[in-house]
Amino acid sequence: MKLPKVCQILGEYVAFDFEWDNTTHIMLAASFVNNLGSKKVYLNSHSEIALLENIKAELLEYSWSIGWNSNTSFENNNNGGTSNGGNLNDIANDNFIADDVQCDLGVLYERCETNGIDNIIFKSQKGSRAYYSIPGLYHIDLYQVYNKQMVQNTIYNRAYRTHKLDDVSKALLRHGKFKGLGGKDFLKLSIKDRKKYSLRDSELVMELSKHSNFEVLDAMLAISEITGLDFERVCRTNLTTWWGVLFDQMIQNGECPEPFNTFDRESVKYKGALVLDPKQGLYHNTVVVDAASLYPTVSIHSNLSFDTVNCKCCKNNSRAKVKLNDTFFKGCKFISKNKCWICQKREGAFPKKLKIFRHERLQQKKLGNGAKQLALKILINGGYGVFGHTKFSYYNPMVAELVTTYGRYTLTKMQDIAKKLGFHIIYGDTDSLFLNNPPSKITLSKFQKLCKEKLDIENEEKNTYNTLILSAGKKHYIGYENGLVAIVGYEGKKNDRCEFVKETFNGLINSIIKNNTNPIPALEKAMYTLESGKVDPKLLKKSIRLGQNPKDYKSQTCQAAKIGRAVGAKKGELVEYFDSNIKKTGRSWSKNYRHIDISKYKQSLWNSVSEVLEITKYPVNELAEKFDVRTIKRKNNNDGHVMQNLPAV
DNA sequence: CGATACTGCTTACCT
DNA sequence: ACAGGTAAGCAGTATCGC
Repeated sequence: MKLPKVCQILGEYVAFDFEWDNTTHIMLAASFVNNLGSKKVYLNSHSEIALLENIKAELLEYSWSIGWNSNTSFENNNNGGTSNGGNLNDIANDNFIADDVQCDLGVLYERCETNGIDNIIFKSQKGSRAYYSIPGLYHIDLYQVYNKQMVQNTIYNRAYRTHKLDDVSKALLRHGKFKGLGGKDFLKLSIKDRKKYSLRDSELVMELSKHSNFEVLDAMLAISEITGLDFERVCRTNLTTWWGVLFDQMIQNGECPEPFNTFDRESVKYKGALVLDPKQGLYHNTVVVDAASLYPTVSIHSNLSFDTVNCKCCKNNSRAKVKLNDTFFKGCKFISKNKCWICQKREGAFPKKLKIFRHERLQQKKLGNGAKQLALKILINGGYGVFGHTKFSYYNPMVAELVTTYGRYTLTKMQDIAKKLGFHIIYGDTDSLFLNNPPSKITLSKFQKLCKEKLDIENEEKNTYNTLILSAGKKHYIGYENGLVAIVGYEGKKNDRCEFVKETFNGLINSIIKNNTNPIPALEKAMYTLESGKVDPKLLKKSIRLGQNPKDYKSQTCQAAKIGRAVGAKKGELVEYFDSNIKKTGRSWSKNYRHIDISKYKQSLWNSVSEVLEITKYPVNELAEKFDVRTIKRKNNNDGHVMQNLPAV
């Protein structure tokens, strides 16, 4: 395999990980793994100072080092719930609770200061955030790279749920921390195991940096080349920074003017995509067509940019008016029919860049430069969203809302074209149409041709489902194509549901859609096993990811806040629990498997499977009675759609 | 009084 | 420190029928 470009930059580099005492912050251990395989562990066996000196000496050996959660700490200075910026008086106060998140270099800095020895770390503070660096040397906090939204979505397809080293490693490398232990267990280990534990973390960081032939770091380097930002800086910044400097440069080069519209930065939501009402049912032979990169395309077609929308020069030019039907402005927050126009004299900075990036991406694909094309994809796909982000220096919700509005217009026109050709549209979301029983392959290519001619939109045939179960609710369907079952949106794949429900749901779907067998016996068995209490509690464990620190929740009564508080979990962590009966245990949840409330699990299982059974014509009312569960009312927006092709069961 | 409907908050998902 | 649209679950509260 070709050695990626980023390896030339990094040269010989080291991954490290430190262990420290949670309350005193006394350094306990440090491990170092370099990219050539050399491994070292230092323990605090007789003196912390000796350990600190070893750490410093080791770090100074390399011009590049990488860590996990290693260079940024957040001080959550909450004293009795009121945040006051955490001034020194508070820290001196004995009652002050520093609920802070520490990083490796921060602890190293702090311990060197406390022990009164030379410090090689430089600390800079910005509000509640402290950033640590080693002057003269480069460092990458890999956590910040894997934490990026666009890395998770574009590269890893949401493979990891939390951003902890253990979770990311398990998802990508298929193995996690030493014996699955956490930092709290460290001092309980034998000396030998402490070494292994510490070393494992550095090994994982090193492996993640190399994962998939340096895929992520190489893409970050490519973004650094495209934007001109330092590689190190790209690793710790995001889309708003990248698009920001791209536009800054264009202004400096005289390629575009400065923004002339200003907006309140009060994050008012603007109108987004069009989602069609699904026609609930079971279908055979459905084609899904998909408008290729809709938002970048409409941005280019309609010249949408911060320097073209409501420009100074075309205010009275009737040709500049946005010529869309009134209905497309309905519900819009920032644009209206007679109050917005688009520059006719100049090509906007955003479409200009998008065109260059698109062209460049094609070239790089041909050259086999995976990293560069990935970097360009990230920039192209993330370009529209930044205009709707209040912290973006070129924030312009009019641009964002015009993009979605032209998107809705395009999908609407696509429907018109499809209908005229005799297609039966059963669903569609943002840029896609689900066409049932397409008249023929020829009509399909006619559809594509007309979309190209009338809308200048490329339509791809994304899927051809032999069987499709379409829910009455949006964003839920199950497709079967070439022996593969795609479960989209359903509870059977949602991460906060218990394994048992997910497994039973998936089994039932496979039985119906793939194996053409009667799913009821297996469902009956699942219900019976639940009732008899014979299900492994592990399979009934539910988990939620905390979006906040427990004390920060607006709703202090919500499950996440209550459970999080009870178990001392922090933002970003998973809390696990069982559903329990509030009348018997006083709480609707419990950590104790003996408190499991079976009827809740039965209901949850039923809620997951009942609609699919209904669509495939199983007697749901009868079954609900048999299983002793409530039938649930669902909205029905069938528009009198007549079910066709009854299941072959 | 208890069941039911509605609301707000939250997570997780889709494009 | 890219976006909005959507379903579903929980907890609390208003509302309805008895």
